[in-house]
Amino acid sequence: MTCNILGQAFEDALEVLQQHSDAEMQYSPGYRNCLTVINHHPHFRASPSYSAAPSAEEPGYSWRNVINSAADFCADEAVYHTLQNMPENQVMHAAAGQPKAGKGRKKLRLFEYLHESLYDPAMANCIQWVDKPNGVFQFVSKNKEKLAELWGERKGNRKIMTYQKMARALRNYGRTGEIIKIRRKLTYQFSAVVLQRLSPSYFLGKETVYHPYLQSNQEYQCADDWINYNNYMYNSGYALQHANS
DNA sequence: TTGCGTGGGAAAAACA
DNA sequence: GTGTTTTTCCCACGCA
Repeated sequence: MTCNILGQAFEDALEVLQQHSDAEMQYSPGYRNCLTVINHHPHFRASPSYSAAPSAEEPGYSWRNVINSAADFCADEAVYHTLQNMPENQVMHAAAGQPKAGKGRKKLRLFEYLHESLYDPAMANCIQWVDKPNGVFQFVSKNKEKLAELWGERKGNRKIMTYQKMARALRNYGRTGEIIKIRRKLTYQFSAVVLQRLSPSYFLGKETVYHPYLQSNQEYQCADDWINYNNYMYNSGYALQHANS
């Protein structure tokens, strides 16, 4: 059951992968479904295949790699049959026995999780873009606690994560400038550097724009490019979404 | 007054 | 052991 969902999502995503660029993929329903499945199945993230996928902070990272790694995982017969023969609740239980995020792979950071959630249609009732080109997002008051709880679950925290605690972590990002607080209720903004780091490795025909560890004097070197890129992404998404509606 | 959101200090925990 | 990051607890403030 679980893997049937995974399999269908991957098939859809792979189909899009063969036909579109990374930038287009990001807005495709198939890719989004795949991302949603990945987000809500922690056992999948904990799999060796998934761990083998480069993190967003490593050179060579691309959305294609994520999908391909996901497909590799689903193609693993042993895992496939184990999951197929296991009730959903046991699947989730088994996942709890997996190493926590951070073991065996780069630790997932809060801003990465939030960025992921912003592209996850299933999380649209918890967190939304306000000004996507500029990386401004807002928590939905009614469901912000839900998002916090999911973050806590993902990290395998001992206690239930609350919005208050998550917001405290977000305020710490203010010191490093990765995320800043906007003077508006429940609203924050990704820094240009973070947005660039988390964006797909596609930019107007360039194979790779991702620079994992920019020198401090290089950080805003491509500010104009970055704005153009985000406008491009925004418009691509808009066009694709409407093409699919 | 109350509830909500925000802000920050400080210590502990988890991990690389 | 050390540094970084996040979590946890707590208190205070402003606003509607």
